Parts: sequence; C-alpha cells; structure tokens
Amino acid sequence: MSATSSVVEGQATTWRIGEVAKLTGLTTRTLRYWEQMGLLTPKSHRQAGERIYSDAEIDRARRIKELQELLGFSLAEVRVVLETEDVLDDLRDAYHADPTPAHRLHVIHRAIEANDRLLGRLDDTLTQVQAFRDERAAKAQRLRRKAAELRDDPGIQRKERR
Amino acid sequence: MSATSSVVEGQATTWRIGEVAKLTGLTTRTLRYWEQMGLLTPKSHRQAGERIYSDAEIDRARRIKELQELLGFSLAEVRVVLETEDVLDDLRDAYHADPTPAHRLHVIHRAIEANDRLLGRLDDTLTQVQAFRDERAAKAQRLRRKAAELRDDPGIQRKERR
DNA sequence: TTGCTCCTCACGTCACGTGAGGTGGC
DNA sequence: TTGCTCCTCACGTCACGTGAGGTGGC
Repeated sequence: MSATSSVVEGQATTWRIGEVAKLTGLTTRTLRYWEQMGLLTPKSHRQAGERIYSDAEIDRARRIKELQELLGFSLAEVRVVLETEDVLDDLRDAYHADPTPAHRLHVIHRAIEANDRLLGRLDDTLTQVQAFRDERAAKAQRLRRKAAELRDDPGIQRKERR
Repeated sequence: MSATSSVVEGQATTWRIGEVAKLTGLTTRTLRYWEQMGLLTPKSHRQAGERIYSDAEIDRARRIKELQELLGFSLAEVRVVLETEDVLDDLRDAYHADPTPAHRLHVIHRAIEANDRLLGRLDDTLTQVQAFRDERAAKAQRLRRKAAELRDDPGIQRKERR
C-alpha cells in the first residue's frame, strides 16, 4: 500500500520488478522467466526496458505461486488453469460487446468444470495433508510419553519391545 | 500383499525395483536416483546387480514422496528429516545396548523438536490449502448462480457491473 | 561520481525423463 | 529363441540460481 518507491501513474499504483519480488516472495529471475514463458506479462515496459507491474499482475503472480507450491502444478498445468480464467475475465470485460447468451453460458460451464476440477484436487491434497498431520500428531504424543517415562524412571531397563 | 511376482526369502517379502515403482507410484529412475543420493538404499543387490527392496524401503519411499509433494521439500531437506528419524530407529534397535538414559532422553528431545517442526509446517500448509479451497468453493457458487441467471433470462442485458 | 536497481546473456544446478545398448532368468 | 525386466551410461529437460558486464535515474 504505502511502499516507499511505489509509482503512481494516472490513478493506479504500479511496481518495479524488485518490489513485486518482495511483495510476492518470488525472485526477479522467476518473474522474468514467467514472462518469457508467457505466463505473467508486465503491464508495460518503460524506456530502457524497465518492467512495470500493476496490482493485477501481483495477484496473478500469487495465484501462480499457490498453484505451484500448494498443488505441485508444473508451469504447463498452471497455464491451462489460468487460460480458462482469462477467458472468463475476457467475458466479463466484453459483457456488453454482445456475445450470444448461448456462447456466454457455454464459457461459464467450462469455467465451472475447470473450477470444480481444481476444487477436487484441493480436497484431495487437503485429506492427504490431514492424514500426514494426524500421523505426526500421534507420533508427538508417543514421543512425549516416552520422554516422561525416561524422566520418571531413568534407571529402569524395560523389557517391553524385544 | 499378493502381488504375482513378489519373492519370499526366509520370512519377509521382498520386491524388485519395478514392483516398488508400481506400489509407490514412483519411477525406477527416481528410485535409482534416490539411491545414488544416499536417500533410499535397497536391502541388497543380487547377482548381476539386481536391486532387492523390503517393506521398510517401501515405507521409506512413500515418506520421501509425501515430504516432497505435500510439503515441497527438496531432497536435501528430506534428508534432514529422515536422518533425525533414523537416529530414533537406531535408538530403538539399541534399546538394550545400554546407552545412558541421559543420552536417550537427549535424542528423544531432538526427535520431539524435529517432529514439532514438521507438524508446524503441516499446519501452515493445511491452513493455506484450506484458504485456497474456500476461495474456489465461493467461486463455484458465484459461477453457478451466474449460469442460473443466464438460463432463466437469456435475453436480458443487465446493467450491473460497469 | 557513487549507490542502487534495472537490463540481457549465458552457464550451472536440481531432480529427474528418456533412449541406447547390453545382460539374465522363465 | 522370444519376452520381460533388469542394468549402466549419458544426453535432454524443466524451472529456475547465479554471476558477468553494462545502462539509467536520484
């Protein structure tokens, strides 16, 4: 919001690549690579080629990062997800440009499908992480019980376990 | 359990690399690579170098996969986690070999620390995935509402949004 | 002029994928 | 002998990391 070197142009706040990196936890190298791959294009390039990003690109960068890190998507998979969302955004932008209602309904149905697929994968990872977490929580309990035993009775050699 | 080509040697079931691959969802290349990195060593090599795995290695392979895919760990990070667990296993094996109780307590405390760190990271990812999931669920609702509107009233150009 | 951030190559790295060419047991 | 799985190189790939060498505005 009030970053020292943010630039105001017209109305909207814009950012340099180093600022985007700090805000998103990415590196400048990654941002340039994603641009090269056609995943994240800066709003504009300034004189001498300096990249200028808007808030929309910050959101997009965060989305890409989530899809990669939380769901293990490759950039090719990320691309597919983002493309269906871009289509939806285009639809919204062109809301009065009169595409036929039938076409709009079709686009929305594709968006619903894509979204539901994502939801499904998220639920899958959720249950997997849950199961893994429960295992670790149980192990934490066992370890603490063991430590308590050793503290109370440090000299006793127990016969259980072999 | 009753895989066709599983081998019985003494009492325990053993597996060939291709069987391990199928059981774990990994590739044989990955299993060999992890061995080369010192992360997963087969129980033994047979004549002509054929790798023989036991159930313990299947479990270990699954653990490595979980740490990689669910938590995004690099193999270097996986190594650290597994090493602290290996120490615990050694402790259990040497339970009657009389290490001092003080030393045992120390090892257990380190294991508790390591386990709690993992638990913390699991809880972090859990909340992140949850938040992401909730976003998607909300979007699913919005999309379905929109689709219903279009179905009920396909000809109307609404004035909301811009 | 000095600092800071930006830029474009371009080679390096991590974790494998993918053949190439060959061996061993039913 | 034919099929199948195994083996070891070894080059390729994906997603960046990491300098090298240079430009531009306070």
